[in-house]
Amino acid sequence: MGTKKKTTIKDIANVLGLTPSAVSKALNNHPRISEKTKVSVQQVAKDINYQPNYLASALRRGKSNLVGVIIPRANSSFFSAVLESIENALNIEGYNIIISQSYESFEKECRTIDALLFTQVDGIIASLANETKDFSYYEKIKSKGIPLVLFDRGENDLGVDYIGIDDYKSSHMVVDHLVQQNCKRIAHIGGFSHTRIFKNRIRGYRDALEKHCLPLDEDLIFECNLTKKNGRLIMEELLNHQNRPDAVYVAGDYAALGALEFLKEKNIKVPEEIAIVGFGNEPFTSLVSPSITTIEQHSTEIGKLTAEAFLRRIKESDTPPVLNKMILDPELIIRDSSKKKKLIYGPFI
Amino acid sequence: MGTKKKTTIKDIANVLGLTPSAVSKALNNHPRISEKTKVSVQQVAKDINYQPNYLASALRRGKSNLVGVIIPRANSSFFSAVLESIENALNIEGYNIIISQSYESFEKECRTIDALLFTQVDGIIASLANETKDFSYYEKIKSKGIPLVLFDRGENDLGVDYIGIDDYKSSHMVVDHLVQQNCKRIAHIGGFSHTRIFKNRIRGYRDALEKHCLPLDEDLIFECNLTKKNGRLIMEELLNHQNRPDAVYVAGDYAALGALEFLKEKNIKVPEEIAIVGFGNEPFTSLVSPSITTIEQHSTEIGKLTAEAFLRRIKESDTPPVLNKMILDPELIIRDSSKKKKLIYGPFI
DNA sequence: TACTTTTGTTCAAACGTTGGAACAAATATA
DNA sequence: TATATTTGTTCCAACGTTTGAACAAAAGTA
Repeated sequence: MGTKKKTTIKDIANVLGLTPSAVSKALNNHPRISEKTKVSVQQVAKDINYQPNYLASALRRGKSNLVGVIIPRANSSFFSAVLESIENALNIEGYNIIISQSYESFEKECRTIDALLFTQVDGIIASLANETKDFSYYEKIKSKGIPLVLFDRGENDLGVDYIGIDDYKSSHMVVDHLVQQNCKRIAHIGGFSHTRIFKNRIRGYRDALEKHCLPLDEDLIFECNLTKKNGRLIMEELLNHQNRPDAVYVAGDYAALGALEFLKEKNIKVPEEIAIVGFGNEPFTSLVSPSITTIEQHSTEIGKLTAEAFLRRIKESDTPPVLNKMILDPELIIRDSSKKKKLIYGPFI
Repeated sequence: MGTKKKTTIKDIANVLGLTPSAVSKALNNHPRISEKTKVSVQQVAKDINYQPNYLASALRRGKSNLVGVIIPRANSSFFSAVLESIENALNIEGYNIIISQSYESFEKECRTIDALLFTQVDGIIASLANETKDFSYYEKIKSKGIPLVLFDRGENDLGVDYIGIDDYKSSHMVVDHLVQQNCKRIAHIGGFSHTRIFKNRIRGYRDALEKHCLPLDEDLIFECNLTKKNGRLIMEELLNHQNRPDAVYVAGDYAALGALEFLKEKNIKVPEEIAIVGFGNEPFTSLVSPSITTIEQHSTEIGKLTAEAFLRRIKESDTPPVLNKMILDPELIIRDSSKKKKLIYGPFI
């Protein structure tokens, strides 16, 4: 095999007849080291292909420059975009990120947190799994004094920084839009109300209906995991309802897709008979026909703000605990699945 | 802030009146330590909430138990599935993975490799960015004696373990199928032939045409990045051809989608006038209408085999260099976009 | 009883880097 | 010239864990 023995700071020191600590200081740009030695140390470092041993340095300074990021799944345009954005921002500051997926499982999330703590990450950025109701593992992070920032799937009680969109407002935007399209009976397929974001979406939906003086029919509200299959099944149930809705606001794009698919199979016209609105602006929403009206969550912005909040926590380490809660405005992207009032010569979308 | 001072092996030692080394040995199940002390050490460790310092242990044993995984993007069903599978297999063996995305950029890939080496990973698993033609960074990994395993996007010349599907055979399967559907003029929208996998797909396509005694028209072969946009543009070009194809084999699902979209806009019937076959079995291929015939790449299996190959490398560290090249059989998933011979009472797909 | 073997533990050095204290040399100030 | 300050470096201990060698005590063998 190749050259296995690693070059260390000592090797550089030997070449130049210096001590390791002088070399270390030169590399770290210590003010007391002369420009001359700094330059020569740099040169020798390059020559002998020196690679600093991060483990040793991390151990010594008690800082790993590693940040753990826990997301439900990378295979989601929202999370992967947030991830990219976080990564960009943190790399600039010299942090590397360890991405872990919880796959929406509470148990995997706990194991992941343990693994990250074990790896001595300097902090954790997370978006909770749907299953998670017990936050003791997150308390564990907090109790270690490690910065913790949540995005999208957050939890108020934890008392940590949070960046997300205004879910309550999203629901208002959706309902406002549907009402404008003359919908009178709007159903809601939501996520489980034990999670903050879905609770807010449901609350927004209820309040918006009330705002428009529409009757609130509890039979038209569902809570589920928001998978495609959930969407299909609940849509079927809705069709069997003695008094069918004329619009369905689905709190997730995959479930919206399932609902749409079922309607197509049953030859029910969308949006003429039933309008559909999703949530998340997954790429496929613009691809299927009819294209799905949905909510854009500003993933890149969320990622950027999350990284910034995190960096602030790292730097100001022990300032008085003022929480950063940032709530972005959502954006409604209107597509064919909800456009009852069609333009005769509309633009091609 | 919470309890900041970390508990160490020393704290356990103090409680029990032992030395740190005895505690370390007890925790690592050293044969010379008595069962009694092992038990009591475990107990105290739990009581005072001891968390081993991975940095210190990694530094000492010269092994980080961290594996870097480089993929073009996590936001792809194929890569995210491979990732999940790799993660599962490696976690069992006590390895944690650091996921990094190259975003198909050569430059980002290089920076990522540096970051991973800096983080002292025990090995690297990668799938090359499309842009990558220069492998010196990968040679760098090899020269450090760190195990390197490639999957899907590999490169023969590097001389490392590789796991992927048989791209050459895939093309044969696609062409065989299209010929069976009575297609006579089959175009190919491929990836850049400087990457091994796309070169093989193109070669397979050529050979398969020859096998079926179909004329090979160089005007019907394209190389591109396989984005959705590429698919649209090339489809447009194909339509303007004096002698239109009656089928297009696209080496990526996104490009296939773009092509399909363009055909729909132009009111060209798929598959009746032009059949389409994609590659990769991305979820949307079954969602759009018509659903897209495509190639399934067995992502979970690839991930599993990749992890296994990696573990073998780690364990047998310096055995004679016998390469593990594993080529899986692809699977053709036939959907509506290529089914010219429709069944009258076919199953609903 | 004397000697070997086994068992359970301690000792000490190491992994590579860092940073404060110490120190000598060079330079500045009186 | 004597003293204070600055500059550039070395010294040394530390970060927390691991591991081979050393060692004493207990157990086994003659």
